[in-house]
Amino acid sequence: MNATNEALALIRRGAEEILAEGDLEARLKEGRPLRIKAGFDPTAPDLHLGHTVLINKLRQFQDLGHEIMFLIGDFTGMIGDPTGKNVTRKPLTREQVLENAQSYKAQVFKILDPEKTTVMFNSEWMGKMSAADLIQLAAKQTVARMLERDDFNKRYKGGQPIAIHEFLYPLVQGYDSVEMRADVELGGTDQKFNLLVGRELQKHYGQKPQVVLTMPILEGLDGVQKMSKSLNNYIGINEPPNEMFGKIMSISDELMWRYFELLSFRPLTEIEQFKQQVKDGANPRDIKFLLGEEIVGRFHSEAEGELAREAFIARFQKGALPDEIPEQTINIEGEGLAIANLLKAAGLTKSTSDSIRMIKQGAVKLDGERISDGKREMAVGSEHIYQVGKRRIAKVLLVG
RNA sequence: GGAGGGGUUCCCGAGUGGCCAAAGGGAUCAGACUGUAAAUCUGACGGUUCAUCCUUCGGAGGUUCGAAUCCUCCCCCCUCCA
Repeated sequence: MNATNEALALIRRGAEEILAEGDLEARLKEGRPLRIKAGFDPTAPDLHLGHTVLINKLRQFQDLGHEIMFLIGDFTGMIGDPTGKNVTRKPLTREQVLENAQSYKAQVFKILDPEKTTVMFNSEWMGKMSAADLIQLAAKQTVARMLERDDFNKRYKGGQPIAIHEFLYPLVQGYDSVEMRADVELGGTDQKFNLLVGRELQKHYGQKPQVVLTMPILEGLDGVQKMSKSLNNYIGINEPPNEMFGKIMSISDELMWRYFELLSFRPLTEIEQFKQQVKDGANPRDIKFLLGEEIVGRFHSEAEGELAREAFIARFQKGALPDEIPEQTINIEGEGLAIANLLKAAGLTKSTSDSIRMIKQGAVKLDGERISDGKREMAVGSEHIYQVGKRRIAKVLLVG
């Protein structure tokens, strides 16, 4: 395999679609650093592993020696990618944009090399564009073409409104590629239309059309719906090591392979070996450990990845208490407090009713001993470790 | 402007006068088991002084011994026609 083919194989990994792959091959053969574009919303970023699928791909390009252009769409942000629901968004202030850019950098540079990444803002060129320029740009696309976009199409057929400015979003995003002279643009599969507009516009402006590379949308912890914060099925890249590790362990054994493909930097051949090992009777848990360690290692450190694994084994396999138990003091009136009320006061349960339910179900432990009486009074001055289930735990001191 | 259909507990969605804190599914949580916070099975899933009482079914009033269910007004969403 020559260098180009090797590069292609790496780029193809996990990719949903590459248009047109021949173009990509030809450009790789030129041997120059390619200009790789990826655009991001200017809103405050709180990245999770789903976002990193794309960023990992950027990283691969970077490792192959190409130039990453991280575009913050502060101009397009005023429009908002059309979903049918949103109205024009309020433009963010310059300060907010810069602040969010900083936040992006802090997160993204856990994966990308800052030295080899250029951060850009599309307001830089869009802000200078005159109305006449914009009309000229708009002249380069037809309504019929726009209506091919899936959500426009649905809305048009369904008789729902499409505001004129929504057509501008793909146009501006495409024009960014012209300004940036992008060789390749990456995006999620939902971005395909927008990315293709970039190709067409570049042709209009006399450039070679960019290669479009789409990445799949990562499934969340449930394995079905896309990973998103609002569905609460995500792993945030800023989460503490143990939390991150635990969440990875909670994905199904089946989903683990998907995560390996899209999130791990291990070579595919190695992942194939893992699969074989499991087939031959290896415990998938142990393979999942490797994934957990790698991911925690990436966002924290290798040492913390190892510690997280050890903590997980100690806590869930051996049932030990965690090293650090949050401590708190609760002030009460009177002599004592019933456990059911105490658990609620400590925030270990949602309500007293919840406490009683948990106790009934055998989920509550006092200093490691399972209890069955929620009315048991705990005296003022006492300090004990209370546990609800495996994950909720606190050391509580009662003060009168 | 006209005609019709809806708004139910985190989500979806049954329920048309009492047996409704309200089916079913999803999500979530817990227990068992285990090879993991996998899978599977079981259970819980409004609050409380917990076999009690209190507050919930878009909002406000009303009818009734009794209302998510009936009536009045209001708010919001959707579909079709113009």
